[in-house]
Amino acid sequence: MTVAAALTKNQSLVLDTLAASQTPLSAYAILDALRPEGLRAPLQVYRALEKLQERGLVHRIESLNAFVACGHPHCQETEMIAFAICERCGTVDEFAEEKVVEGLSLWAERHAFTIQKAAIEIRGICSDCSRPAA
Amino acid sequence: MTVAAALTKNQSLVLDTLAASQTPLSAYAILDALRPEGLRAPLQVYRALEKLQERGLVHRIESLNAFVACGHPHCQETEMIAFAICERCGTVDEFAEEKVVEGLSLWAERHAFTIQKAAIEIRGICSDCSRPAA
DNA sequence: GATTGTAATGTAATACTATTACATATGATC
DNA sequence: GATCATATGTAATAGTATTACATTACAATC
Ligand SMILES: [Zn+2]
Ligand SMILES: [Zn+2]
Ligand SMILES: [Zn+2]
Ligand SMILES: [Zn+2]
Repeated sequence: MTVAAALTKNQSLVLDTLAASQTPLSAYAILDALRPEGLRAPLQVYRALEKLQERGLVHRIESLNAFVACGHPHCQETEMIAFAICERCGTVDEFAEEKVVEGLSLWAERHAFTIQKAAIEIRGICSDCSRPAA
Repeated sequence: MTVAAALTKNQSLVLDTLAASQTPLSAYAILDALRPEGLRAPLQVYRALEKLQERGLVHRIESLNAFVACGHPHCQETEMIAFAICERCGTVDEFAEEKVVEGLSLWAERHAFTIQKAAIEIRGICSDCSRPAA
């Protein structure tokens, strides 16, 4: 039984930056946030992001070209995670909905399509933002 | 009762290019294809794409930064269309799966999230490409 | 048919996102 | 300490999208 290797310095920096953010960050936003720590080139960020995604610690939001720290407790239990993105405040909610997974799996089965990964992203207004102003 | 305005020259050029393609095309690929017709700048393509998307004649594939002509007969009947993208041959299948829509709507309802649009994209291997070589 | 308002177009410049290529360093294993 | 794999550093470049401004086309109105 192997133990997961520790995160490297750059990986930790990137993950911490994402975890501290309320909203998704672009690779370049991460880079700018980490310039004080000595990062200088986009590739340093992209490489860290790649490793973090492989471990499931970070997700890419395709419709934003941006990244978020994993915020779902059971993320490893399903391959198909969905994201709800608020257009107003930018927050992202990560969730797994069995019915969605079933629906996509069903279609795939019927059409002999082998799913490798999925991007499921809904955009709209979150509950906080649709509440009448206090 | 208003009649939908006819497509403009650039819009027609872009739509025809997409319709003739077996796979999604990037905006710049479209531009290159249309240089012989006189197009010169990215914006000419992006503007046409924007109008075509408003009409539902073209969809953007978020995970590819590319565009496809609408290939779904009932596309107007639901707001939530899904795409199956083959990693091998690049073809895109557009489909609506009721269970997926229900699942996402259900989550949205429970969390008071107002859905404005959705991007549902599965990546994998299509039936043609997974068949043993003939 | 001149005037006006709107939508579409043309062009240039710039901003944003991501990858390729190559050099160097670090740390474990033998 | 030689070797190998992984992580880093840096520069250059490729790919995607938008801002800003000038011009043209065209229908509606006067
Ligand atoms: Zn997650
Ligand atoms: Zn919100
Ligand atoms: Zn469609
Ligand atoms: Zn295929």
